[in-house]
Amino acid sequence: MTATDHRREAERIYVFVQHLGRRLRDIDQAFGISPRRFSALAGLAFDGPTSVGELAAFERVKRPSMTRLVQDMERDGLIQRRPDPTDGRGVRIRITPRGRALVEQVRQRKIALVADFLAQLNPETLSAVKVSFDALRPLGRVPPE
Amino acid sequence: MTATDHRREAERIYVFVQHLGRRLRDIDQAFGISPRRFSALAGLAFDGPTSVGELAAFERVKRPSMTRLVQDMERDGLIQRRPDPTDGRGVRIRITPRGRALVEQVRQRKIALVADFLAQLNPETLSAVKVSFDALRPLGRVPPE
DNA sequence: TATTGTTATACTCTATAACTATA
DNA sequence: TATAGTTATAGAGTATAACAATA
Repeated sequence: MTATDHRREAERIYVFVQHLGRRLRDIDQAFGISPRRFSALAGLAFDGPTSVGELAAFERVKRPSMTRLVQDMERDGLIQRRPDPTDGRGVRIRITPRGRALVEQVRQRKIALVADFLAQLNPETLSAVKVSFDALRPLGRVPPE
Repeated sequence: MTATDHRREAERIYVFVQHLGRRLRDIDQAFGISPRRFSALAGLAFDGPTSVGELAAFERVKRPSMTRLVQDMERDGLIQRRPDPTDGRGVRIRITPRGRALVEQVRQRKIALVADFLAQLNPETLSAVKVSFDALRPLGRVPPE
C-alpha cells in the first residue's frame, strides 16, 4: 500500500462522511432540532452533567454562544441548570427526561437510516465494516485542543 | 448477523461520521471558509457549472439563501455567474481558478488528516476499509428528494 | 489576578414573502 | 400560469467586548 493509495482511500472516506453527515442533519431538521443542539444534548445524555465552558469547548463554540444555547434549551425543557456545589461561579447542566427522550428519538432514526442499509450487505462485507470502524474510531476523537 | 447487531454497528458508524465531520469543519474554519461554502464550491469544482436552483437543492438551502451565497462568492472571486444561453431566466455558475485552488487546498488538508491515520493501519485492516467504503458509498447519496 | 458565566451588541446565515423577467 | 432568480425583511446563531461574582 503506497501513500497514494492511502490518499485515494482517504478521499473516499472524507467524502462519505460529508455526504452522510448531510443526511444526518436532515434528520435533525425533521425533528425540529438544530444539529448543534442535538450534538450538545447527546453529549449531555451520554457523558452526564457538565459545565457551560466544557460544553462550549466540545462544541467548538464560544462561551457566550453556549450560554445562549443552554438558556434556550432550558426554556424548552430539554435541560436543567443548577449552581455547582463545589464552585460558586460554576453551573452544572443536566439533561431532563424530555431532553433525553428527544435525543433518543433522533438517535434511533439515525441508527435506522444506517442499519437499514447494513441489512442488505452480505456477511463478509459486514465483517469488513466492523473491522474498519473499530480501527477508525480514534480518527473521530478530538485532538487535545 | 441480527438486526440488533446491525443497529449496534450503525450507531458506531453514525457517531464516527458526526465526530469526523466536526474535525473536517475545523479544517474549513482554518482556511476561513464556511462548511456550506466549501461544500457548494467543491460541488462546482467536480460537477461543473450549474444553476442557483440546483445548488440550493443540493445544499438543502432555499433559493434566496443560495443567491446570497453565490453573490458573496462572486464578490470574493471564487465563482463567476453568466446568463444561461438556453434560458433567459437562468444563470450558469462556474468556479474560477482561484475558487478551484481554494477547494484543492482544503481538500488536500482533509485528505491528509485521514490518510495520515490510514498510514498506521496494517494491510488487512486497510483492505477491510477499502471493502467497507466501496459498499457504503451509496449510503451517502442523497435520496430522490 | 484569573476564571466562570452572563449581558450587550453586531455580524453572518438562512428563511418567507413579494417582485421581475422569461418560459 | 409556472419557473428562475432576485430583493426586502425578519429570525436564528455566533462572535467580541465588557461586566459580575467567585476562586
